[in-house]
Amino acid sequence: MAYASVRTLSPADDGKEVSVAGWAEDIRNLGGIVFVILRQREGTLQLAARKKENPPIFEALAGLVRESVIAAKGVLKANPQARNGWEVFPTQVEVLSRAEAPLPLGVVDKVGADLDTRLDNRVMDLRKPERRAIFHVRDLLIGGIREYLHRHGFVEVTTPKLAGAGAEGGATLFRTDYFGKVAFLSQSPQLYKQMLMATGLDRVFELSPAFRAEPSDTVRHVTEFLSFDAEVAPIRHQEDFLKILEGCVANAIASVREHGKPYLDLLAADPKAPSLPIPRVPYSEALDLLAVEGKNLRDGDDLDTEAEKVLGRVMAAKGHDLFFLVEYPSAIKPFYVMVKEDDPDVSYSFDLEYKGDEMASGGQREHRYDRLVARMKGVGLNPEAFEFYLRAFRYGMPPHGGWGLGIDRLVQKVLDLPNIREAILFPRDRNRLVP
RNA sequence: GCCCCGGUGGUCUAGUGGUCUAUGAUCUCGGUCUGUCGAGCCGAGUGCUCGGGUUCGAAUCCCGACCGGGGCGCCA
Repeated sequence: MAYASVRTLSPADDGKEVSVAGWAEDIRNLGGIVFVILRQREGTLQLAARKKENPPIFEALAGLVRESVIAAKGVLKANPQARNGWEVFPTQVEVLSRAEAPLPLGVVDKVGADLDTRLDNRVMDLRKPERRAIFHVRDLLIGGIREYLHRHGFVEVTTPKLAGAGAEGGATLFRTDYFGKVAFLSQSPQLYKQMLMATGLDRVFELSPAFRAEPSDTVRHVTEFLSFDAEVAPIRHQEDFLKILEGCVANAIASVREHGKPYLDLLAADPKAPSLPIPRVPYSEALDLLAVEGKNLRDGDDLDTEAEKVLGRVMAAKGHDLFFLVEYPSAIKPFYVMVKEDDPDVSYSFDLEYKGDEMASGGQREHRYDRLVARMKGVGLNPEAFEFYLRAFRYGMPPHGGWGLGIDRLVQKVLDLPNIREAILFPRDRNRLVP
């Protein structure tokens, strides 16, 4: 007999013989009767045994160690006193995997635990439904992104995560040995997805890990994160794909709102659906908005954390959790960005801000070979080291653009999680490499 | 990497020089209890991050290391 899920059983199954398996979450021995709360993926159910009616089963249940995995076969009885309105009186109980005691981290203990302790014991931590709910929401967000892009003619691709050269400079790369040569862990699929724009595979997206050896130590940085990158060609201007990005994010949040109700309830979260179009705020206008709030930045400066938060509050007050910051200064953007024809200090680039945090950044790329090489030299990069990349621009490269978006941050912000690590199963940071 | 704060049983916490044979909870074990669902009641068990130093005496003060929390920088 296959093991039944708590979801498929009901009081209507009264009198039926069932087989169930799960974790023994709690054992309540009242002397003459014992109750065991059995936890499964989709919920909990109750096993019960009376000492007078079945002494061996009573002893078997009463003697269980919490969090052991057990299987029980018995008769389902409808009972309004029991959770779900029914319970199982076993005739057979088998311990499939005995848990050690004490637990390194209680699943239903009445005391909390620090995030660090929880991550050290992530398996135990993830036994809590509210922790797993985060990853169901994450799954829904990613599903919403995939679904939207497929509907708009995109192809999902994967590009190398081991590379012989860095993508953009600036961010630090993890170095590794590659049969005696130096190799790097990919910090971004940027160069590869751009190269694809010269192939006809020119509406692509990728969901893959990115690695940054930056010694960042904050609630929104990790060294390995899931990057959602997309690139589109041919385009006339940035607006051609900003529409796609906002549609994508809206669809992802809609997907969570539509299919993730139980998870959102468990997490006491209720993410707002953005109203489209998401506002485009030019950098210069952002400086003005900040000045009104008493936060003065010099023209050309990148927004610091405080400015980002203040701007986030200003826009939230206008009803916008999400907004695009467009027309960034060229100087604080990577070499591959396209600069404005009539004002080279300003670039065709953007950041997507969500609740005071940078969610995505992107822009139109420089597709003209000579200008691209000139910009590379301008930021101190050696074009010869990027020959594999530049070659794609010499034989017909359409105008293109795209973005990179941090999935972990998206999950964090959608659910208002205090730390990005909550949104990652086994996060990697400056100090954590295990588990 | 920088600034501030911290590290006490498996877990979470009280304790700022002697009154600490270290508080409480949770947990574990034993007992009790025939409807629990944060089960109750009784009893027991488990601990001052590591290394140096100050002092008659250190969980408590000082130095270092490691680790953690918050913030900044950097970015997704």
